Amino acid sequence: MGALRTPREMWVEAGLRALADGGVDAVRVEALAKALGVTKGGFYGYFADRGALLTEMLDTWERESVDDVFERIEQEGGDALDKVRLAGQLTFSNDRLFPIDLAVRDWARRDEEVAERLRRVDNSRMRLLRDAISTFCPDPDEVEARSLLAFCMAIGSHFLAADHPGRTRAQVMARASGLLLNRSHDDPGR
Amino acid sequence: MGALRTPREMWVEAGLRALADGGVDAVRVEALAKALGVTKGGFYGYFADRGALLTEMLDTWERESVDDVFERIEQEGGDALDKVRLAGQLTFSNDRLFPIDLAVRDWARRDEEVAERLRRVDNSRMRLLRDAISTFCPDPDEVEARSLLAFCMAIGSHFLAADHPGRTRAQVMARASGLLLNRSHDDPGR
DNA sequence: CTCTCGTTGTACGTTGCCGTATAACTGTCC
DNA sequence: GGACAGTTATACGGCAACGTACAACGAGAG
Repeated sequence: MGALRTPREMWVEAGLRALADGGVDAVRVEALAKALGVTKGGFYGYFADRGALLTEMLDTWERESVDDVFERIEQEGGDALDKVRLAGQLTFSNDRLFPIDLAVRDWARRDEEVAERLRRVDNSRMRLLRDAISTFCPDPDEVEARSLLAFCMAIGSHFLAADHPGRTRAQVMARASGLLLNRSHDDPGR
Repeated sequence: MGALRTPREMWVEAGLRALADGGVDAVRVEALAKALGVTKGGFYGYFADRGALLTEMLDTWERESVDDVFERIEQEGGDALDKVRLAGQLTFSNDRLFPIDLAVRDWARRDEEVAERLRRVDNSRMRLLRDAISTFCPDPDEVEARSLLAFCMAIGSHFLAADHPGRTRAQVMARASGLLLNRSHDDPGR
């Protein structure tokens, strides 16, 4: 048997890296090969075509973003708020996963199959947020609104280019998190 | 003198349309020509190359997104809150401008020059938000946090795929806006 | 009507990429 | 060490796009 020199996972990994910092259109077989220091010769032994690589990339992203994170969360334990915080940290402060996440979001705007996957992932995350916020916020409509705001901030802040004179983005976000995840936050709007 | 058949602006317009629904990589000279029902023959009479079109596209986007909107706002008058609302409506409910906005955001993640333009645009918009929220919120740090949340929601909600069982996204967003832009919102976090 | 000059169509060379075919290589097993 | 089987390099044809060159066209001036 011949040796397995640059196995399947390497292509997926290189693909995800290219996706993360160039978008879907940057995931090109020959470019990945060059990045791996080989030619595309071996690629078509593992994958039927470029599309097969893309779905495999999405598979691993979905698994790592949902299954792995939720598994980790269950292990750690803690209350609902601890869980969101850990989940948020695991997915939004992950230098590997988060750039992929952002690229997938843009991709999803143009590909219905990707949008469907993203919907599954985001729904899982929203469930976590709702559970946490429900622990101190009795109004289900407000729970939903706060969850949306929290999620939008996590994502949107990376698409926002504005400055915050005298502050860092992290400081402003910390304050915003406080507004959203704090029991004492009052809502006389209803 | 020969007639001017498909003028400069038509190429820019077609380019922005392609950008809006396919991203930068979809802005291809030959594709635009086909969309305009001509060949690329005339293109290079107006533009040095594809890059020249791209910067011209950004120019018109920036002008329409900032100058035109602010001009309109000043005309209408009203207090700071009226102005944000109008600005928000003009830029985020604009079927022409908003898809371009989203595409530019993704583009900016990979092109420093684009990022710089987006920074200018977003800073202008943030100023409006701050002014409005300052009218009822005394704490500058909280003003900044609420402005960030509002802006992130406007952008982020279009990158979010989650569902809201029993509600529409619009309903949840309306509630969230209420939380952010309401004087009565209390913040005991400080 | 005809000349003119800006605009446009067509053709070309080049590049980068896809997917296929096939030959060269390289561990592993006997 | 030699045969085998999996892996990789190389070469190929096809396509789409860029940018250039030039010829054809057509509205307006005279």
